[in-house]
Amino acid sequence: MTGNWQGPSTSVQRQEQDIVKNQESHHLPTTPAWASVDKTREESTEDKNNDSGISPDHYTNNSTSPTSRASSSTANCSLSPESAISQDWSNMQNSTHFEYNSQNGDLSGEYGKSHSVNEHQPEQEMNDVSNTMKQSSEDSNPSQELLQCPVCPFTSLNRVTLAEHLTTHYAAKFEVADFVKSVFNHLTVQDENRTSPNQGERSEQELEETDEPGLRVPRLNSQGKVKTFRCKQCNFVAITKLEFWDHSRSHIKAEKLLTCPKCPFVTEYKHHLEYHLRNHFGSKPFKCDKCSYSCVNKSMLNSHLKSHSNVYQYRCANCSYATKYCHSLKLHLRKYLHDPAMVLNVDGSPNPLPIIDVYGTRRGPKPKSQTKSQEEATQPNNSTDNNSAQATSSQFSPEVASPTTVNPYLQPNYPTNSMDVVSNDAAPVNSLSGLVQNQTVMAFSYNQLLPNLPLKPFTNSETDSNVDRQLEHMRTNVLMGYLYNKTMDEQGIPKNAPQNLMVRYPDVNAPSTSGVTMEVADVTGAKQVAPAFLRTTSSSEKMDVKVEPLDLSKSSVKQKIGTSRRKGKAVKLDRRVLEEDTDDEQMMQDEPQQYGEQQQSSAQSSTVNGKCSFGNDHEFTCQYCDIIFGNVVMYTVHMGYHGYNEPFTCNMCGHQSVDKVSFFLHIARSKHS
DNA sequence: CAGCAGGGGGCGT
DNA sequence: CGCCCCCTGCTGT
Repeated sequence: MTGNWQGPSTSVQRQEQDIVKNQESHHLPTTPAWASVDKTREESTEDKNNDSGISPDHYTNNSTSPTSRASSSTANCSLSPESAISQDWSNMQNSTHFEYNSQNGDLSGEYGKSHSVNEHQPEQEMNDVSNTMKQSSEDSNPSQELLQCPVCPFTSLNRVTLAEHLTTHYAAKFEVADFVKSVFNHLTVQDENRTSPNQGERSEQELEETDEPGLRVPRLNSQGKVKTFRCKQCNFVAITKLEFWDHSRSHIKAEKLLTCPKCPFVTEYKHHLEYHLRNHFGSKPFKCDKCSYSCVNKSMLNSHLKSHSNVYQYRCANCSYATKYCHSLKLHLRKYLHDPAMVLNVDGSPNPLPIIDVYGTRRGPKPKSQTKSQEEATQPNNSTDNNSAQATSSQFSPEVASPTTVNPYLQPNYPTNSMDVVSNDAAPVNSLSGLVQNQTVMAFSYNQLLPNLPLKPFTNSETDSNVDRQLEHMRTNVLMGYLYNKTMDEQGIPKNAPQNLMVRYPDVNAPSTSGVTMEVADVTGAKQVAPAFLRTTSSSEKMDVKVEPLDLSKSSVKQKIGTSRRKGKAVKLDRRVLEEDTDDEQMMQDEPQQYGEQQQSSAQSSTVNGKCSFGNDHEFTCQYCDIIFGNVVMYTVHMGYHGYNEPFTCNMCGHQSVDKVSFFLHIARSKHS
């Protein structure tokens, strides 16, 4: 029976472990209600060695109450073989109504009330139960002593039911937790007085076999805070899952109500129930092809796959911290009030489109009103790499900026000696006009946009390097400059830009964005936030942007790829593209003017301490080398070779040149990629 | 309706 | 802090 169980402990088990931990750290009863399982239950040694799950033998249950059923189910889930899922599906469908018949017509969350009836008639109820799921009604009270509610005459043989009942006495949710705890603390003392000396050894084992924490008794997190469950459709706040699910029923039409056969879980979506059941049954159909890891959904697999990668996609702009996990980066940024750096694709190439919304709480995929077509447009060789897709889509800002706002990507740090200041509200009518119409916004591989820069992923070990940081700034700003040209319309308003290029307005409920995001006030007064790499030195700083009319004829380059559905999107590039230097040249040719004629990169400018100059709108001069570039990409690439402090020290390899000639020869002759 | 991205939290190191 | 897990909820179909 347990031989079928191969996987790691299930979530339920983890949660059970959680609650054990919580109880220990918060002085909860060592043998709480949900832990007072049937001490007479047979447990093989094998069972105990299998993540404390229970064997299918324990799949029997003598109780018909949802409470008891839930209790058994959550324990069962840990060891149920995958093969059991289909059977249990059948059972579920056959017994769905049964599962909650005690609640039919009573969706007000009065579990305690209905259960009080059940509790007093456990045997009768048992006759109604499907034989597939049984559990002793004594599970929660092996001593079989009648448990008395301290508030009312309610009594129960089942401690879990008593816990439920206790919640009915308090409307103030946060009082319930303390109340229930106190009651069970009291009961625990009684239990301990009558249990065997080795009870302590068993309690943890038993805890893992019993109810899911938070199901009936308020769950505490590691900080001792009661976990709450907020109804998204009303203001209801529950402190237990049971309460929450009970409440949720009131929002679900009866014909759509789907219930778990093994616990009180309810949902109106089949896929949610499926996921829920996978956890119950330990079904983990998503398997890693690189290791033995398996999991219950693709998201988890995607996350796991990162562990096999060497690319740290998420990096801090203020320190060398880099991580593969967006969530980890967010924690870092929040903790240290740092700023996010540009997200990398899984291949290590920079992807300017994802914006780390440090305090955002949005879930789910990025809005795809535009992004899908963008992807179609920009990714003809559409990769199926999940990681790539995940990387490019992760953390997009979900909200489309107001058309009256200015894309913060358009507000780089311009050099003090930059070109004419153009008032925001006086943006040239033709500036970038038409350029972005049906244009694409792309994420580039290094080779595509920066062919002469080292093509290597940013890995943890590399991010400490100043050179790498410098390069990263350079790449970032090159990309930003490109994106600028690709997304502006004549009003300076992004048009057809992917919404993940936009920035979201600060969440009024979010913590201060200090140190994490910036607010940029445009002429309309609207505010947006921008990642650190796009910040101006002052939020009130005028955009120091030279915007000029573009040759619209050149804007059609990308349009050839598709129709009006084509819109820019952050996309990863096929690895083959990354490896083909020939594409780099093509890219340079494809994007000559609209990129080259535009603004300068901020970091680059600062990097060379003003040694860049812009003789005219189309020229970029390296004053170290006295070379004029007509293309900002070329210019930026070139400047990337100049060292921060020693301009003739190669940024790429450290080679020191004596003068501009030898420096130029060096960068021309040396292969740095 | 269902796929799946990802926010949030926890465990192990 | 890396990694794992739960499960919500966005979005395309």
